[in-house]
Amino acid sequence: MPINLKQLSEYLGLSQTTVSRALNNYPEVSEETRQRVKQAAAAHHYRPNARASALATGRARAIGHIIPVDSSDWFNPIFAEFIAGASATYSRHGYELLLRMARADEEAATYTEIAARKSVDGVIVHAPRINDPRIPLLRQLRLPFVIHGRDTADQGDYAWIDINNRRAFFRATKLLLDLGHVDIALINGGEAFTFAARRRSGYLDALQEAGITADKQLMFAGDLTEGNGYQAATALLQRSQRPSAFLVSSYMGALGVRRAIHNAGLTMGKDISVIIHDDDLAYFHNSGDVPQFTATRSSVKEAGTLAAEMLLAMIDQPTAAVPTRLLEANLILGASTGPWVRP
Amino acid sequence: MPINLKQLSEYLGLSQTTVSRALNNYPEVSEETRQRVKQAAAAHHYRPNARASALATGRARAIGHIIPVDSSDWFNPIFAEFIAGASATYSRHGYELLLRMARADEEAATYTEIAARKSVDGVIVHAPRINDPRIPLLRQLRLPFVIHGRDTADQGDYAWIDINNRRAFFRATKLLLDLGHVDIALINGGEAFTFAARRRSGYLDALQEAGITADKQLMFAGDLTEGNGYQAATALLQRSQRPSAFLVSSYMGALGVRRAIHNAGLTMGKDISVIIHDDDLAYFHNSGDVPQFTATRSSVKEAGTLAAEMLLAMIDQPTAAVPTRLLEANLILGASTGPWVRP
DNA sequence: ATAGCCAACCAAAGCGCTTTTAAAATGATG
DNA sequence: CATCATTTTAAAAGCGCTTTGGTTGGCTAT
Repeated sequence: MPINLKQLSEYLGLSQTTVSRALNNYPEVSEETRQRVKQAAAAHHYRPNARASALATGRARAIGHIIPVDSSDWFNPIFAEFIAGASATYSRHGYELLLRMARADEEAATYTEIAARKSVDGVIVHAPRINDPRIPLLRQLRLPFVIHGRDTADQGDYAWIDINNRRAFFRATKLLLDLGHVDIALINGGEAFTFAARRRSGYLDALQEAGITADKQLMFAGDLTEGNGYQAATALLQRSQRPSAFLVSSYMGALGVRRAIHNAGLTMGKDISVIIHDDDLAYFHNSGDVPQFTATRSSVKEAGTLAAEMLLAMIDQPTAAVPTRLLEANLILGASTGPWVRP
Repeated sequence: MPINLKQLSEYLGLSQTTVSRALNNYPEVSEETRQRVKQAAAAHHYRPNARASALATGRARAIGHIIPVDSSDWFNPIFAEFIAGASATYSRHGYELLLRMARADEEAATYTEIAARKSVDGVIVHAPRINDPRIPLLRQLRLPFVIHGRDTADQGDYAWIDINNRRAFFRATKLLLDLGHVDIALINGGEAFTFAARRRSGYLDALQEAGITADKQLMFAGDLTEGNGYQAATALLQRSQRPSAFLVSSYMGALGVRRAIHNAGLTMGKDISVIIHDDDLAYFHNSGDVPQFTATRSSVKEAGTLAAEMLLAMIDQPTAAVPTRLLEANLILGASTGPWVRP
């Protein structure tokens, strides 16, 4: 059933060269022949063997996504959505997506291996950490890459796409301050991750600007699960001077915070205000006429699409300047915020 | 930096044949030579070019996962977790994982293409639907496959791994009946999917066995988002004869149900009982000393691991009987169930 | 009429491996 | 010491494609 180039060219009475060139739109083939070849190829469902053409061209036509497995517990849905965006772009350009999960201690070996085996033409780096060792490694391997997020340390030029986490959380904090809140808690992701570090910095800047001294006790950093959100919020709500507002770094974590608020006999949006960061994951659906949560929102799927496009462009034009892209998050007003009320 | 077989063999003063055989553990190489070769290969970070060896052997050493994109809205986290399990198995066996998202109308073309391009040695079929057309297609393409789930229609022999959805929901329903509940609602996934059809059938069987006539009004089927769970439960709780128990097909959906119960001023586990199906997704964490939800639990990650192992075995021994695997779900008692109480 | 040119095509090399086939070196046997 | 079996190494073919470097024949220009 599957037919190869040789058979196709014999069937057409042409050389493999001509058939290959006709299919790849090279100019030195007459239009008439090209049509004849393309029709025959379609009729016989001919598809060039991906391995053979990769070997011949030296291009794998594949992009690698190496998912750090340590963090994937709570990161998985975000990776999935990001990849959903990227995947469509790859298909459109005839690229494949190679997925691999790796623990932190396997990471270097994994990147080295896929580079040496020439399995991919480039990679997307997920969940960057502060002073991320993957950046120098990938440079050394000469493997084009785009980082989803940024390093905070100065590692020179590299391609990245990120949302303006600092600004988003600055604005969110400011909104809460404007509503009269003073004791604002931050339920953040693990601060080894750059996105979390940036969010905290936005939060701190807004507090400082308002002349408020940040209270370490009001800041939680860790995996953003429902359970962690619940526990962190429960503990905070039991304090003598409980916070009147929560800034939560993820929808999942916020569901736990919401549970804690209910359990404490309080009403979200009235007694306690909550702002979340919303990655716009389709299955979380923080939407409706009035969204459940006030949120800084930015589509991670769209980020995936853009990252893929950036990387493919880099592969096509290796000499061009490395692209970077900063996406602003929208601040969406929902039902979970309201003015400060005396406890 | 990257070195190839030819260079390595020249460096060692051996032929490419001998080096290749030494590395691939063929017997016709002296142990001494093999050690020398392996050390040199390690020292020079030699890795065989994946494309070249794939071309030479005719085996891609890659497995395809084609994710149906229509359902991925709420399915994504489950896919991600399943793949996390499968991925580790692939790495261990030196296989790659090729990921692709495809709409239903692109599905056939996608499978046909990756088969024709010889990009993969086999595929995992996700989210089977009733009378799934992918089964005959993959047979025709002679592409080994394992289905995560089963078709309900009789399509002859094929490899699958599934949890016993019928039994799980039969037992869950029976538990609620034993607790005195009669009006039991079912918040299910889209019933074009076989897992949902099987769960309903378990639910119906248990009701019938108890001599209870099922009420269509008490059954919801659709995407299992938090929002849908909330809406379905809210509507059901407003009925004159409201259900006293909910059977919910996913953790996400159950979070919405829980919200509806709270909003109605009721207490979950006291006024209303809830049993969920829990795919044991790490970031959902329905755990603790007493889990929040009573649940039928089965790890989807483990299913991914097993599915991958089954598929690799099929590829290694194409003549062996097609493997199937039925996993039983545990019924875990949590805090969300209690005896029926007069409303 | 002949040189020169161009459009259209083709043969063959090469990508980096694996594997078949063959040859050389070694050892055992009578 | 010749003979044969066995171990070790090598040459070369081939996987299916792309691409280099021609070749051909028809056409224009001199």
